[in-house]
Amino acid sequence: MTETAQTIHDMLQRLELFSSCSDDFLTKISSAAHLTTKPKGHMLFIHEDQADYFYLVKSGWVKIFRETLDGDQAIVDIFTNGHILGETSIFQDDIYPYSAETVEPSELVQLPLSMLKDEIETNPKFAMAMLSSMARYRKQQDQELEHRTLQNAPQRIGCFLLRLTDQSQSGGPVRIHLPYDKTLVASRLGMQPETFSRALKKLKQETGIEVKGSTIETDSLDRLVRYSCAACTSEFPCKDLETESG
Amino acid sequence: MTETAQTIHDMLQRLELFSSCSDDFLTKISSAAHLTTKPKGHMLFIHEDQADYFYLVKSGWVKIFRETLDGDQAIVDIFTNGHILGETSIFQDDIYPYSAETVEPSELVQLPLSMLKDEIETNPKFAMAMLSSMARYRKQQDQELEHRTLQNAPQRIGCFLLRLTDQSQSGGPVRIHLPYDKTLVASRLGMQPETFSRALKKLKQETGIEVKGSTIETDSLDRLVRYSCAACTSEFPCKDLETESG
DNA sequence: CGAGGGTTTGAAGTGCATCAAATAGTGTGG
DNA sequence: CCACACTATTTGATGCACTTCAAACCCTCG
Repeated sequence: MTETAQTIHDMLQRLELFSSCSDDFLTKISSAAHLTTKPKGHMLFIHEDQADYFYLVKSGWVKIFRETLDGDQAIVDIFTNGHILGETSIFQDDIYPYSAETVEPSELVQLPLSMLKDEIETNPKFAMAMLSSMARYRKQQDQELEHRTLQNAPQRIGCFLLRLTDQSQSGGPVRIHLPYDKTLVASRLGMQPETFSRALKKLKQETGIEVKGSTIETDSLDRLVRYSCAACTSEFPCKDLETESG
Repeated sequence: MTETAQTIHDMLQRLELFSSCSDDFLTKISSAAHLTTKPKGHMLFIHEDQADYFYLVKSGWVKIFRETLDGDQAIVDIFTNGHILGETSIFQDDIYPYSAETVEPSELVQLPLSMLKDEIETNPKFAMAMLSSMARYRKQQDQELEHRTLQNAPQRIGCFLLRLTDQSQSGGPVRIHLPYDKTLVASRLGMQPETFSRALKKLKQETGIEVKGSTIETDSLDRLVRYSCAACTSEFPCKDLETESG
């Protein structure tokens, strides 16, 4: 096994999704994989293209989105370390259900869908893991839709910030760093950059957070939680929605 | 096998999701099932309750939703004939991820989740069918989110109407009947009843549809398609998103 | 007929989008 | 290290879409 293949093997092994896979399988798929570095703005694949590969993000950020004929974009999600994308095309006649583009310089692993398909069909435990992962993602998307319906712009930002924190350590001061530029955060939350800017200011007034560039600080998350989670159907530590696959 | 069990068996057999299941399995789960008739407004289960059963709708309509502490509801989806619901709780620690309530008098089949879980674990083909079903539903939800972002109220109504039509027969006059009351359609589309009423009027002006109570008629779908699908990332016959499971 | 829900209409307010312009930040070459 | 170019972000002004509150209307059904 080459050194790169070994690296990929180790990465996959650390993912919960692949925890039920044999070492044999991981070795085989790692050998067929490619690890590449892509600059910001690189298109991984395009909506409705023939799908032969899925991707694992090693570092950086990748947005998945669809667009209308006149160029309007709807951002579906934005992924980083340890997330996989494009794998659902297996169940969609091998057609990518969205486009994917790097939004930061990123390291990506390209993996063949055919082997994934094989593994699902032959390893029931893996199929189950895949189902769990899909169900979790689905719940997350349900919640996204709910947020668009019930929360206003400042609340959506607050909720987004909360999901960036390590929610295990409650109480005490917290520093949050926005992972990509504000324009992108805005579209991720379904609002215009101008709205984002104003909404963040409002959130600052309402909850006493400190905003310096892309760093946000607060003495305690309490006020943020009270303000943001008021219009949500989930209780605060809503972190159990974490997913690996997309 | 009792007569009821036979009826249920036949219903399940007609669902694509169960097409890879043995007759044995269908017989077994049918015998453990209950067919009931519920009036409008009956709660099937509540968000975060312990989940032991999933449901198949035989007739009528069931809404699935979540609500905030102050009673604000977010409708996740509304299901009818041949749709199943509550089955994803298998992958969510046997906790229902939403509440479910009949919105019309409905015939429902209650089925044990334990047997479904068994079947997934022992029948790879069924696991695959389940995955396909989840992927399809997921794509549908993605599109829902997109619609909320890119389409305005009249367009969302137009799109909803189009999905109620038999899109195989293009051209020619069409009659569409709203399946449940307008207030519910409104919340299904994420708008207020008043907005729905006004938006429908606007849609009438823009596309020349005829509205009589809950019946809508038009000489041809062309104008409706042109108007509604303008702000969408999918081409018109977008019916391939049909799902059985929820 | 009268009660009560569903639906429509009107008037007023709010939130977000849009357009335009100013400002802050970042990286470049000199 | 500075000036410039270019992009990201903020701010202001205005408009539109949707919501909210209130009231009328319309059905259906007892």
